[in-house]
Amino acid sequence: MRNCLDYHRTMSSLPNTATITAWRTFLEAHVRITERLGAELQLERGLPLSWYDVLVQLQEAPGSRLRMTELAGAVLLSKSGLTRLVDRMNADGMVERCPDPGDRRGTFVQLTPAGFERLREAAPVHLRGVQHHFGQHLSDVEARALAVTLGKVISGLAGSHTTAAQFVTDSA
Amino acid sequence: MRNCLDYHRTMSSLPNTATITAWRTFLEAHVRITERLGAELQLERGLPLSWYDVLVQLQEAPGSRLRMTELAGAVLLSKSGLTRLVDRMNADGMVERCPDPGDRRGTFVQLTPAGFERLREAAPVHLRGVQHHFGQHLSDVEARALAVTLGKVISGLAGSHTTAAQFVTDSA
DNA sequence: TAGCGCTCGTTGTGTATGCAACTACATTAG
DNA sequence: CTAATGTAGTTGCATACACAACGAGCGCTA
Repeated sequence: MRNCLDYHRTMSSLPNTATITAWRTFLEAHVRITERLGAELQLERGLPLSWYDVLVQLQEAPGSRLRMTELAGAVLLSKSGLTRLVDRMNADGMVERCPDPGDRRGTFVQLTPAGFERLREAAPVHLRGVQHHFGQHLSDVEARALAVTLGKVISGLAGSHTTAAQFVTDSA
Repeated sequence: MRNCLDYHRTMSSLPNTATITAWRTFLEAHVRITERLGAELQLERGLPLSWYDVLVQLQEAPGSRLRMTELAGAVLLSKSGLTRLVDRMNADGMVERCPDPGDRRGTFVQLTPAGFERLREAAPVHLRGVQHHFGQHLSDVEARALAVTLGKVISGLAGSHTTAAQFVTDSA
């Protein structure tokens, strides 16, 4: 099942110039956009991007609440990272920790009214930034294509812990 | 000069669904790929991605050396961040600090033979990862298109410190 | 129902990073 | 030439994050 693709894999095992350029541009774009969006949100609404991300994920969730692990996955953070982030946001009244009656190990993170209000104020600023700094440069078709392409990238990474080295060994 | 575009700007001030999806996918793809590439490089060559980045930038520079500020810009790090990174890499023998005879404030960071050798060992692993996890999913045309698109995004951000809020105010 | 392995979330610890203040040097204005 | 202003790099400090170890609770197995 693997060998049928060996030829193609061997031929494509190293990136060409276009790929490397795309990769470097991707990295720079990520840094530039996130630092800009983060700075704008911090300056205009006093809200870190990581907090905003938590608020959005909670607001979208049924009941405006998520388990710690789910939330950590949604905001792309480690468990311990999320524990501390929720600590801070809780101290600021944006979220609350509620025990899960169905699983006494678990904790729900619940969006508070204050958190919802904060999100309502911040969302226009952030969305405008996303459009101005990112969406502005993409046609609708391009945006969809980008999502599809990067979605494939993500799927290719999901689950499998196969390393590139293993991949090469497999092909050899 | 600004008003001629107001109508268009007003119409495009908030991102549509495709843009938001693309943005979220972009963020997730960045996290997933970099964590994978970093893990592979660390596991197989004991080299952090940030070190690799420094080695590449130096190797590409004339004389295999760059000034601190230039290098900081190239690897997308703050001045202080680079100071510490170079400290560590210097302690490990990958790079050396050399005073700039032409400007006694300045310091060149010079790639050492050991650093070059380390890069030579690591590059195949990293490039294979870039291809396997990223390039694999892009045709040549897509890769070029992605670079162009994200290049526009970067250009749109460069220099100008105009915030989205100012942008909206301008348009109103 | 007792035991074992797994999962959930937190905590201790180490590390990488940015910002602001600083020193040393360079450059420009007068 | 001197004073003022600007720039290069480092340092102190605060912060945000990951990893590993942990305690508590779940659920399967016998």
